[in-house]
Formats: sequence, structure tokens, C-alpha cells
Amino acid sequence: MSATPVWPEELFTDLDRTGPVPLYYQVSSRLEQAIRSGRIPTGARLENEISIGEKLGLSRPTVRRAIQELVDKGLLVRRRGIGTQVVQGQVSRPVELTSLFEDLERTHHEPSTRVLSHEVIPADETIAEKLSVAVGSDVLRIRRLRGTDGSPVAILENYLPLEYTDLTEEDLNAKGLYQLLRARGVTIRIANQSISARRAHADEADLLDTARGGPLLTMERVAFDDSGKAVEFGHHCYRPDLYRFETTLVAK
Amino acid sequence: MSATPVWPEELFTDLDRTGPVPLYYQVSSRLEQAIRSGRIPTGARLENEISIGEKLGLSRPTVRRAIQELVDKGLLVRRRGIGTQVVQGQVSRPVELTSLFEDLERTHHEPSTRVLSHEVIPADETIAEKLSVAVGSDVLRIRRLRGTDGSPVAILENYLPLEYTDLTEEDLNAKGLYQLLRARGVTIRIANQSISARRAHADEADLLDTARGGPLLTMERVAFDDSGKAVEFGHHCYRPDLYRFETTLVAK
DNA sequence: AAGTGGTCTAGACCACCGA
DNA sequence: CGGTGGTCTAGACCACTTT
Repeated sequence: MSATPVWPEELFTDLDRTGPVPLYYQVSSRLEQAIRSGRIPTGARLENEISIGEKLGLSRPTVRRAIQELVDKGLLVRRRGIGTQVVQGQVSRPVELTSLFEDLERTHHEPSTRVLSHEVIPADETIAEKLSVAVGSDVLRIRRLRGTDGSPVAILENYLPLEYTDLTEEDLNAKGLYQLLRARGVTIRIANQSISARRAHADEADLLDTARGGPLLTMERVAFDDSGKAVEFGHHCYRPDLYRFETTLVAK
Repeated sequence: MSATPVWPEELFTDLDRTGPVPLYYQVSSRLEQAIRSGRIPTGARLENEISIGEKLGLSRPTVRRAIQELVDKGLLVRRRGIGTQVVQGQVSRPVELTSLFEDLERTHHEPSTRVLSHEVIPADETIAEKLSVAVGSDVLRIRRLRGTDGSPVAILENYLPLEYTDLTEEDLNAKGLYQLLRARGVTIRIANQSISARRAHADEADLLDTARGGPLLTMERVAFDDSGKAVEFGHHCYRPDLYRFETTLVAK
């Protein structure tokens, strides 16, 4: 099939063996950049793992791990007896564990926020179940309108347990919810999402500047921190002409 | 924090060291079952990797890999200096690389299919780009109505390169597209998906037995095989009251 | 100080593929 | 047959968290 395998060794001349950045990560991130930039072309075959290890002065497991990272991202394909190839076809960014705010920032749009409401309410049955708290216990409810480049994009309704009720409106106007949580030492580790669609209610249509009864893209999410405790339950709706969810799936 | 770590050793008494099933997979799948069934409760702390390895007669890397599988699935959380814990909160199934047909089968619904059209057409610009073929080259276009339990759920429009034009209508009525491709030795490895929403066109509304102009959940997908070649480009729409996409995201 | 997971090494044997 | 990735071993050192 493909004739000579490629390995741009010059990209890996200055690996840092003393710093805190893992070797496999240094290799995989540089390799990823080389692929995304086209420096290594689509369909190219990589050298085998052992020779790469020899050239880089790394053990095979370390090289394997670096390659595996990119296989998991859908950039490379490995086949036993054949070798490792760069996937053909453009690669889209997977849905990551970030907030809409960061999504927009990353794509060079100017995110804006308006806090619509910010109040402590007793948890109803749904909220209590999602957040694993008692029915009737106090939770913080926030509702925000998120926009970009002057257009409203989404209405975000979030519920947080009592311990986060001191998040202020000013905080929320300036930063994304996940950024604020991170700044308080809370790391979101796992999230369960459910994506669907429905008609816009009248107030939602007005806020999003779209037709009443028109289609909205919806996302429900429960997010958990490192220790597995529920941190946030959210119920969001997006203007489908301005937002969509993109994923790369990789079969194992 | 959590007092005594747990390890239900009795679940791992008969590991098969000779068969084709990897040891790490045997361990991780049994562990997964024990967690999903509640045999190991939510929030429980697991024993450390080295003692597990000793008890099972496995090396630490093998045990680590088994655990890592479940971390990636969002069932376990590892923290340095702390240990490994079962995540609290229910875990939903991630979006997997399967077709709608298999999704429905797995959830014990009775999938039905009606092939609406099945024809060879020249590729327009969009299709040609997605499938990496020349504009104007022949591609197979199929349009199917998928239902479950008597209700129409989705309209599936798919485009496949020339080499698959011999897929017949009878095949497609009986099985899912991905099943048919697998039977021909084609494995889908990577897919890029984009999920959004829009209004239903009149013909779609009639087919799906829903309101004209009502909301539809949409998904566009390009799927690639082992070698990275584009195998299928699809444009689907779903009744949002009967279908949604569920995902578990895990931060790395 | 003790215990945990995170990384890394230097081998080994096997299954699968192509020539 | 030789070359490839897939799995597995038995160690090692380190960073981080709790006691």
C-alpha cells in the first residue's frame, strides 16, 4: 500500500525529560500539531513503534501511549500487521467538557452574558434527584442569556447545591460557570448530557430573538466533581441556527 | 474519608489466561458489571492497584489498564494520593459508534424500516467533498423511514460511494446499514457527527406523523473505515419527542 | 512518614498481515 | 516468512495527599 513510512524526527529534538510534562504527552501533542497543520499528510503511514522509540530514546510503551492518545482522538488508525496511518478526511473537534462560554472564546467569538435571575429556591423532586440532595433543600438557581457577536445564542438554566450559593451575579456576568468553579478548586470530571429539541416557549423566543414556536436545540446536563459529587444540573436551550454539537466518535 | 477499601475478589477467580480475551478486558468488564449492578456501591473506594494485582496474580500495568477502561467510561474516578472511587450518580450510556437500528434493538424496542428511495445519482459538491470523491461521480443515495413500536422516529438519508451500490432494498429493510457493512467486512472506525435542530419540512412532517413546521432533531455524520476512507455520509432527522442523544463526558 | 496513583523502562510472547 | 501492532511482566522513581 503506502510505500515509505514517515517520521519527522526533527520535531522531537528537544524533549524535556526533567520538567513536569509527561514524555508521552510531549510526543503526542507535537505529533497532533504536525498532523493538523498538514506537516504530516492525510493517509501517511507512520514508522513502527519500536523504531520511533529508538530514534527518540524512549521505550515502546511510552511511544505507544503517545500514539494511543491520537488514536482515541480519531487522528490516527492502527491496524495489526499493517501499521499506523493518519486518518483521511477532516477531523472535527470532539465535544469537550467545557462550558459554552469557553467554546465561544475558543472559536474567537466574543461571548456576552446577561444574568436573568439569581435566587435561592427549595429543590423540587427533579432537581433534588439530579443533585442528590433532599427535596426542599436550598439550591441556587441561575438563569443566563448567552450571546455572541451581538446575537443571543442560548438560555442557560442551572441549579447548584447550597455550598455554591455565594456565587454572585457580578461573577457570572464576567466569567463562565465552569471557570468560576475551577477558581474555587472544583474540577468538573464527569458529565451526563442529553441532547434533543423542542419548540420555543414565548418568553424563550423573545429572549433569543427567534420565532415563537420555532425549533430549539436543548441540552440537559448533570456534572460531577473529582469525588463524584453532583456539582451542577443544567437545562439549556440553543438557537439551532447559531449553535450545534460536534463530536468525533472512535470505535474501540 | 471512606474507611475500608473494597475488592470482591470472588468475581475474578476464573480468569482465562489461555483464551483470546485479554486479561485487562476480563477484569474491567466484570468490574463494570459489579458496579452497574450495585454489587459495588456508589462512592466505594477500591483497593490500590498493587494489592489488586497481587490478589489476581496480575502485574500492575494490567490492573491499571483494566481500571483505566472504566475511568474512561466515567464509572470510576482516580485521584493521586487518594485512591480509586466508584462515581456517585447514575451513569448514562455514552454515544457509541452504532446505528440507530442497533440503538433501538439494544433498548428492547422493535425497529422497523421502510426504504423510501434507493437510487444511484451523481454526487453534488457537498456529497463529493464529504465522501472525498469527484463531483459528478456515481454514489448510492438511500432514504429510509425508521420507526419503533409502530411510531415513525426518524428519516435517514445516506450517501455511499460507488463500491456499495449493490446494497439492495431488501437488505436495507431487514438490517441496519452498519450491520450490512460489517457483514461485508467493512468496519466503521471513526465518525464525525454534528447535532442540531430545525423545522420539519412538509414531507418530513407527514412521514414522521408530526406537525408541519415543528421541531426536528438533526444529525449529520461522515463515517470512515479502518483505513480512513470515507464510507458513508448521512443526514438524519429525528422526532425529538421520541429520540435524544445521550453522552457521558469524562475530563482528562 | 506512609500510602496512593502517574510515569517510565526493557524486555517478552503472541496474533495478524502481506509478500 | 518478516514486520506490524496487541498484550503482559516486574520492576523503578516520582508527585501528591493524608496522618
